[in-house]
Amino acid sequence: MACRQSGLQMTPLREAAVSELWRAERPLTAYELLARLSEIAGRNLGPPTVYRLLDTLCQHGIARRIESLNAYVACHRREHDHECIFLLCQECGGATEIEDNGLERLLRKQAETAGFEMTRRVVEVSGVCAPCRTAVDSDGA
Amino acid sequence: MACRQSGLQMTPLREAAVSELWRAERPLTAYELLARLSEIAGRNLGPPTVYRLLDTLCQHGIARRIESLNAYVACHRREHDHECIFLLCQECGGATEIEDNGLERLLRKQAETAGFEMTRRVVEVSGVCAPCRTAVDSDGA
DNA sequence: AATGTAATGTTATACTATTGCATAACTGCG
DNA sequence: CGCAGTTATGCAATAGTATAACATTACATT
Ligand SMILES: [Zn+2]
Ligand SMILES: [Zn+2]
Ligand SMILES: [Zn+2]
Ligand SMILES: [Zn+2]
Repeated sequence: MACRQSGLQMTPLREAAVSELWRAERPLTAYELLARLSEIAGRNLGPPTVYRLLDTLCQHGIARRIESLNAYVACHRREHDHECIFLLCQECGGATEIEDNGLERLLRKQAETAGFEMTRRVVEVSGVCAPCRTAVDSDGA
Repeated sequence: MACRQSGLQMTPLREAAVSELWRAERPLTAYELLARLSEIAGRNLGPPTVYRLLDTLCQHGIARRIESLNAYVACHRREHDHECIFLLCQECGGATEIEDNGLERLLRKQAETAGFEMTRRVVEVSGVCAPCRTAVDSDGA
């Protein structure tokens, strides 16, 4: 992995957490991650441990919380100082991150119009991803 | 109130729930609403009751869930068949709904580019609202 | 070794939400 | 009216998500 820019020291636990989030092909809940890390560690970790890991990784932009799923993913982009836009598939549970392309500006402008100072934003789109659409189409459903 | 278009029958409980959401000057959690409705009813309602009320109201577009707060607000717009954009103030806890102005189209277009069929979206902006900004400014902080 | 800091462990608890089944209220009909 | 079908509500238990508070460990500096 290559995410060590920002002065975050990579401990074995953090290493394992990032690795599991990367391996997963969909967002993991905190307790799912907890179970996997416990298995890896060979002992039962507590909820605070995994929530602290997730907090730390999220603060460094390495992991992201999906608000509408109560779940967490690894951010797949190089620069970790951005806000993500996620496409969340209702069929396969997958989360895809897409490029911003002006949405940030548009949103910031509209917030400004309301006199609102924006510090964070959540943009999550639910629906059906391309692979799942073709799968459904060929069902003849 | 004037939200009876869509074939939702207004029972006393639903009436009270809508009323409390309107009166509140910020989003209410399910359990906050539960407490208020219990007080109004003069007996203790159970969690399922309030979650069912909220489900129903959300399905009819009368109430909305704020994903990043685990809380609920009454939608303040006439047409209840839209997706909302919320500005959430970190100072006062207030939630303001703003007009869409092309965001929906932009987002749908970008989803389409990814071959994604969009059925729902969440857009929530956190920051500081206009009144709270002026309040902070005049603090000399 | 003594100190300080960051990280992790542990226990308990708070908060959010749903399942499953029972009962009540309302509707339409014979 | 009596009844069936439907919608709404009541209720108990439990599942799922997250944090508080405090103890301990690991590691770097002196
Ligand atoms: Zn990202
Ligand atoms: Zn899919
Ligand atoms: Zn709205
Ligand atoms: Zn405010």
